Amino acid sequence: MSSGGLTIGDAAARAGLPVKTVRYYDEAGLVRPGRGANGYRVYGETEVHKLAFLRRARGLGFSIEACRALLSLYEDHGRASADVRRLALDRVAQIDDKLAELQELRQVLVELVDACQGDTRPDCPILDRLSGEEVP
Amino acid sequence: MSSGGLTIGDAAARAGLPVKTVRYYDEAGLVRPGRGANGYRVYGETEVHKLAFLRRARGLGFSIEACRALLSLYEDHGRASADVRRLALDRVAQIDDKLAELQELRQVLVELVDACQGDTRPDCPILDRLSGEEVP
DNA sequence: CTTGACCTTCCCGTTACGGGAAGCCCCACC
DNA sequence: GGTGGGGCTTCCCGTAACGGGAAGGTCAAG
Repeated sequence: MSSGGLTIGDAAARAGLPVKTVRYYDEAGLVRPGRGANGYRVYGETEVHKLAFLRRARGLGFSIEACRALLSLYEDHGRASADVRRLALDRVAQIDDKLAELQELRQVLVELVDACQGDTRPDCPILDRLSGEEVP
Repeated sequence: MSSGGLTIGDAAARAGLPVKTVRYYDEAGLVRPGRGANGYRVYGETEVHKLAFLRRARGLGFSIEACRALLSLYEDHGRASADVRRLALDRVAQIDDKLAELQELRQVLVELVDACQGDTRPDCPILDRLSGEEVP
């Protein structure tokens, strides 16, 4: 009777992750498989679920450390949903910071692009700006 | 009479960059200073201008490779402004991709956060989603 | 018995630097 | 003439989250 143990390749396939990533998560202590007599990693259903959980969390941009926290809340059936919510809100705040930064950069770049003729002549407000000329 | 050569510390200060960064730009072949008899890097006005140029270009999020291209256009007085403009447009496109990605993630996260009570109870739509439950 | 597809560990590369060690160099001060 | 404290040099490690690839063990099929 098979114990349901999967090799890393099968586990990775079921979780939808590259084998390298699964190995990395092991090394990082996120999902620790057992080991067979031959030294192979052995993944059970629980581990496969955790791997898939990690795939989705990473897909939302949570860092490995945030994933570690999420995973431990996932396994803690006595958790407070507030703790999970806080992690998600932190991630939203991170995203908002990045969005603001990128929007600002985009604004500046678009203005420069619009000011540039973009023809065969060398005159270029973009380079002028990068070389520090005042553009009042 | 001083030849106007600056040590890396002074050049970095004038360009508004950390010394480590200036050294990195040397190693990367972006701004190559001369060398004094004692082996010290020697920066002239031209090099300092290039360093400041790089600071501004990096500030707009151009990669080192894009900076290399910008710098070579900056020095090529026979350039076509269209080439500069194209680099800037590429950067805008990059930013737009990132913005779209982040806005999508933000959307999903906010929906999950809104659906979560965030109290002391363990029930959490966020974890449900991460663990793969259907949420129709 | 031998493929060939797995698996293992280990090491390097990615981006754009920052931190820190070990060892010269130089200027000021006593 | 020392000596101290900067500043300079190179070199190596660490960052985040893996990917690529080498060298070698294992296993089921033919």
